[in-house]
Amino acid sequence: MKTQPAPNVVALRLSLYLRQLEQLLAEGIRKVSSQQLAASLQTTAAQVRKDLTHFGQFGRPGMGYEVAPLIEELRRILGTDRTWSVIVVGVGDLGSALLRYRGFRKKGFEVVAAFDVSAGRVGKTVGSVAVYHVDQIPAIVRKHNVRLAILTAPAEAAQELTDLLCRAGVKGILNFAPTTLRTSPGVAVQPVDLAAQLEQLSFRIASVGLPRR
Amino acid sequence: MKTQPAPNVVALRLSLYLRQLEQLLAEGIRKVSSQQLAASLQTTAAQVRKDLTHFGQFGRPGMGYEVAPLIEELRRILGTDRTWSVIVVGVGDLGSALLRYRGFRKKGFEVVAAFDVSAGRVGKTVGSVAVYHVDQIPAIVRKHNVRLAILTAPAEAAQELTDLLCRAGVKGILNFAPTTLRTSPGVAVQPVDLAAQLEQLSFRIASVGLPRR
DNA sequence: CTCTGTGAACGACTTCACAGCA
DNA sequence: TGCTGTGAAGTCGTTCACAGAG
Repeated sequence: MKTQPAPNVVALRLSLYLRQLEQLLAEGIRKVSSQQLAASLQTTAAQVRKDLTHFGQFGRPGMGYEVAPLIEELRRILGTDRTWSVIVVGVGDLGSALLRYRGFRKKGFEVVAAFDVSAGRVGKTVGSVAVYHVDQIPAIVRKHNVRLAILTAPAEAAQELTDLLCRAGVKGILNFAPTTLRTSPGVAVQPVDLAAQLEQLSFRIASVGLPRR
Repeated sequence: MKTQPAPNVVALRLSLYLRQLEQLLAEGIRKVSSQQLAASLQTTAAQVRKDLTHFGQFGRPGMGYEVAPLIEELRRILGTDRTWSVIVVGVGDLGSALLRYRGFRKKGFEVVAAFDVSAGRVGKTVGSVAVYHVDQIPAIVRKHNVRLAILTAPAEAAQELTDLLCRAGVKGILNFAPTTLRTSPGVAVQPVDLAAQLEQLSFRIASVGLPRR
């Protein structure tokens, strides 16, 4: 068996598979075929099998996949078989909401601190997370061994904060600021532009005929 | 000139081009080459040109593209040359944050109403938007001719609310609930799974060596 | 018989490279 | 010369179809 490097899009689908498997487990379902998994996620059985075999052989011919072990494997592959410390940079409306959001912890992410520049926010606690001045980023990143940051600052401040985060040793940035960030080599950026997501819907509706996918 | 149907991914990049062009315009820059645009967005000049020519010929050889007219064209293509009425369904932490978020209006989306089932939330006003009971969705969708909904309800309630939205005549759903939605034909779903986005970062960092893209 | 794992065929998207206009 | 628009070539990802395990 030759494990070829997986295409970039595969990781995204692994997250979907994992989510669906967790739901199946909660329903008490113990085995699942690629066909069943594909049906509930609007993809194909071949796609599911090919995606999974990029990382190993997890199924049994004639049997399908066992849910619980496959969940373990996917978590290991995605790196969420342990807890990651995360910081939130920018405690505006969106940042505050994410500090209260419980979905991250369920997936193995723990927000350990938040940062802002506004005197009105520094020193407060939002959703049981303390808000520090951004000056404290290097110290706290080191102390908690933080590798991931969620950036919810205004676009104007985003690049400067990114530089600071890179220097502090952060390895991944979830970027909600509507701007493209330059990072040091080895630092990954995952952009999330909420307005652009609505634009995509607008496009698919406006150009009727093909609301593909 | 034969306008071939554009690949699916192109629309996503159009949003990026538009965002960058708006920034250039704000800086007073009037003309831009595919090369310049590509450089600031980490893509290639050929990609930019190919993407744009799927929708028309907007540039002048030897000259490049004029920023302002190209912005107009992109807005027209994306359908954001007019204002869309949007509703928010689910006024938890995330929903509340989005009701206060100003980025949508800048892009031509106006949140006209919000909905929840909790007696503690119905009747309140969040970020100058009134919160109604979900029973009121059909009436208000009709009244404001709403085509887009932002779904920020818990996963358990998401499918039921989706059915309601489809019956009410909504044509696009921005789905923050961590579940796959079934919709009526002609209704588009754009999923946004925030925990999955963090998972992607985790994956790219954990599997060192290739933090591609 | 059922269902996985997998090379081979197919199709979609990207990059190349150049003709032609400014 | 500089730069766009575009067929052709190349690359990457998906789907097919089947051998073989259970």
